[in-house]
Amino acid sequence: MTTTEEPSARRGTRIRDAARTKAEILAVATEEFARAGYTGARVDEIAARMRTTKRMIYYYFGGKEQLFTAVLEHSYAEIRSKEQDLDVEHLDPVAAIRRLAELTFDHHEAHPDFIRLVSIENIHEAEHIAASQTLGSLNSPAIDVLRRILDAGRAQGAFSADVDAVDLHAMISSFCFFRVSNRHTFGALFGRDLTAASERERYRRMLGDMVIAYLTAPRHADQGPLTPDH
Amino acid sequence: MTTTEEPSARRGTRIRDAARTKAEILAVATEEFARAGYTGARVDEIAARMRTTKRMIYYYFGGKEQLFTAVLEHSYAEIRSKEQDLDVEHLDPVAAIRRLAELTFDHHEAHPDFIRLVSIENIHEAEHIAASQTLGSLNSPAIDVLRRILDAGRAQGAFSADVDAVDLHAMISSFCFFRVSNRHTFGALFGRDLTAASERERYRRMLGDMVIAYLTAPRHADQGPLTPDH
DNA sequence: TAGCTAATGTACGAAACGGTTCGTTAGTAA
DNA sequence: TTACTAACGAACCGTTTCGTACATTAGCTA
Repeated sequence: MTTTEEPSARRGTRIRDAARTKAEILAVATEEFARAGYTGARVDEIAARMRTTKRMIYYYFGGKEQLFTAVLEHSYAEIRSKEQDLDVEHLDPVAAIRRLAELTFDHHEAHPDFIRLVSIENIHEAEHIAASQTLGSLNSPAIDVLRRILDAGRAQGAFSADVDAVDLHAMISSFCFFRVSNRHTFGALFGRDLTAASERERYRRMLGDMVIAYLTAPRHADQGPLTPDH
Repeated sequence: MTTTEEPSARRGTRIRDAARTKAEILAVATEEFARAGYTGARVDEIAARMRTTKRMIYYYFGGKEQLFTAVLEHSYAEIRSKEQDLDVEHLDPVAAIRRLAELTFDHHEAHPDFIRLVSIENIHEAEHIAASQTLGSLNSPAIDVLRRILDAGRAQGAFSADVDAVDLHAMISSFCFFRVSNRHTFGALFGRDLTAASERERYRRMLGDMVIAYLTAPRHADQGPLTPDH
């Protein structure tokens, strides 16, 4: 039993490392909050799964509430930095939109814990985002990219007019988000696993087809009364 | 102070009413679970807001877990009974689809508590639906209606082929669900209230346009390689 | 090398929480 | 009218849970 269980646990290496401790708390807390929700998450459980004690959570973050806010900030920062890397403006508008939608699709699928955290934050009516200074009026790079692609598409007559970037982002996000967030109830009720590997390509293509169809469909300038609000 | 606070609290009326008590527990529990999530909901809080005691929750339902399951069963039963009333098959397929989508849109908007309960159940990976006998393999009337409309539309050449009813239901639901479930984080991040009354008609029309555009767009039988999975 | 401070561990407390025990009463049927 | 049971209320109980008080030490700096 001479094996060291952790590289940093060897004698001679410094045991104190504020940055590492803080980072580990965040990582473990992210898992625990995503697993059990804000109220369901246990501070003692987070403490048990890290190499330091509960005391450190209060030392570095202040409390459960601020820890959750920090987890959200960290998670959002991660996705935003990936959105920064988007490089689709060299493509023609139709291909660029499809590519952007697929990137969102891929990202949501790859980060189910992030989806859960966002669902949880919505249950709490975004109160932690509201309390955060860094998350408050945060402009998403994705919206800017989207806006430019839409402008280009309209300029060359490929897209119908008056489609707003934020609205289109909502449309794309809703499909990608729902597929992950609601996969359990949807699966239980309709007997279909929206995130099954075998269905993946079909849904990915469906998303692109849907968005492109919406953008390129001839828009009825005035098509008379729609189905009335019943 | 001779005013009776509750009609049923008058002398002479019977105080014992199992059905009423059970119904009130369910009603109050629905609010509390939707407000705070499963773990966040407090049994004592539910008890405090009803005209009976905590004891009755355990008497009628057994415990917190079974109470939540009962709340889910009751909520799903409500929406399903409304779906039964759908009467759109007399319309032409395009109008029928739009009408169906708008009904989903309206229902989601009118029942934010139900949306919250479903979000909460997804955080818990649909374990209560799985444990329920009535919710288990429940076939939704909406899917059947959708299937018939799609068949009719294909038969008369209005819709492109190979669009599955369950998939289309997922598409419609995702937009309607996301708009309600994620309105808080979306509003905080992008500064737009998806459920603002002033935006309502626009989103309602956008949903219909999106679905119809997808269904009627010329489907590329083979359009070559799509954007690859990066 | 002495001393200072950031960083960490231990142990515990008070309140909240889900659930239960025990007794009581309204309504009803014989 | 009595006796029985479904329906109900009050008080409580053990555990969990967030948070803190207090002690300790690693590592840097004068």
